Amino acid sequence: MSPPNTVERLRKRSQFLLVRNGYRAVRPTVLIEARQRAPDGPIGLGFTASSKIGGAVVRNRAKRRLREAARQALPEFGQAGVDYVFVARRGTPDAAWDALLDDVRNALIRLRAELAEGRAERAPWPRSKRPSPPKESE
RNA sequence: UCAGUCGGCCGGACGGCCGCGGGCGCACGUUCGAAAGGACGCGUUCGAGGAAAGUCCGGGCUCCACGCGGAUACGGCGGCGGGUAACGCCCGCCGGGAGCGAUCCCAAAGAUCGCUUUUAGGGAUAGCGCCACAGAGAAUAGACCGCCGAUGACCCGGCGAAAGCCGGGAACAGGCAAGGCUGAAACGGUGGGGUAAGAGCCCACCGCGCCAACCGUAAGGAAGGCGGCACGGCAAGCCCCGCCGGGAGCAAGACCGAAUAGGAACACGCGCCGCGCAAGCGGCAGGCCCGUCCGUGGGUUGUGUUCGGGUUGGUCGCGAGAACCGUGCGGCGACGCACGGUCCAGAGGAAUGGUCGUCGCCUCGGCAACGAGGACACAGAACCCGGCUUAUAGGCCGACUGGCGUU
Repeated sequence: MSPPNTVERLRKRSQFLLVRNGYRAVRPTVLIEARQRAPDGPIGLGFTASSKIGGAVVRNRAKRRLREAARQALPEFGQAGVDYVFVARRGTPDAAWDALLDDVRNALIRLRAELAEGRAERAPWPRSKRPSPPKESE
């Protein structure tokens, strides 16, 4: 049994691709994907910012803000054994900090509900929820 | 003091709290993993740029290839000298172009000198090719207008006895290339002589070409002499000459290192039955595999250890150097040398962030105090250096040019 709410970064492209098959919550400043990897264990965490939202400076800033938001929100709202991927949107770099943090908390709460529901119904792959896969950042 | 051009430099500052990556020290435990190895604690310290960018040149480093020399092909470079590890970079100089000023000069043209600025600048008698449009003519040029011929052949009219005179029109052969026109460029310019008209045909000055004392390391400069003048431009067209160049790149490359399959070495073992002289074949049992246990079915077949190989994965490569800062000396300068001091990012889905305060800057409102807003120019290291190019709000310093003001 691992300590509660420890976080491990996702490092492999294959890990990111798996999470894309899970649930997703869209907010104006962020898109969060989540998938129940195991019933327990550390939280998995990854970040993605495609070249669609800007150059290297903008993408780095977006990822940093998302990382800081995750640091503040995940211990409270994250679920053990779940992999999360935070995808930056066009508004991520310039949004007010409070709004961004609010969107992240909100999305995490929503995902917690969907995960619990999905586990109860034993329907872990709602693949119909994805009309078009987002562009993968390198 | 203001504006413009050029060159150099900086490119938000300080602090509180929380967080992230690397180094070092202390803990030496927990956890993930087959292993290699990784993650997690506390303290301390360091933590993006002048372009980190484009990936256009030059190197280091790594692997591959490679006897030596030459030739050819391909690619790059191209005034000279210097700097440099090297360069297509930098510095100085030479030559050419442009602008301004001064002098020579009646003036113009031109020359000389000074300042500023610009320039890929070997070869056009090695050869080939091209020179659009316009224009008469574009390369051993050409004759459209024009000039001469023309003090007028010839024609018409008038006068006259005639010779002829007056008025009007006007051609050929032939000569010329001054003037006009076109053009990026027209086979020297100005003045005079000369001539039917002209022409370097001749002369003076200027320009040009050839030779050249002497000066300079050299590119090159040049006193002087000779020549009536010939030799157009383009080589970022082919080309010729000289010099340089092996290829691929940190996803280079090195090491560690499961399972499975296949390989090698050594040790030990090779049951029972049938057939067969033997080699061997078949069956049974056993072992192993099909996730585990039981059952059933199937497959496979000596066992163990070690070596080698290398996949997933992991570690290294990875930052003390063509380093930075200061002082002194040499050099016009690029830069070099000496001495002293400093350690200055190393990620790997990729750290340098979040928030708050004070100040600065910009925008808006306001007479002002002040208030509101602003992720406040361009932009994010990825093996490392030297350059070039491109992007860049705002600010500082210097030089030159011009305007205004003051003495």
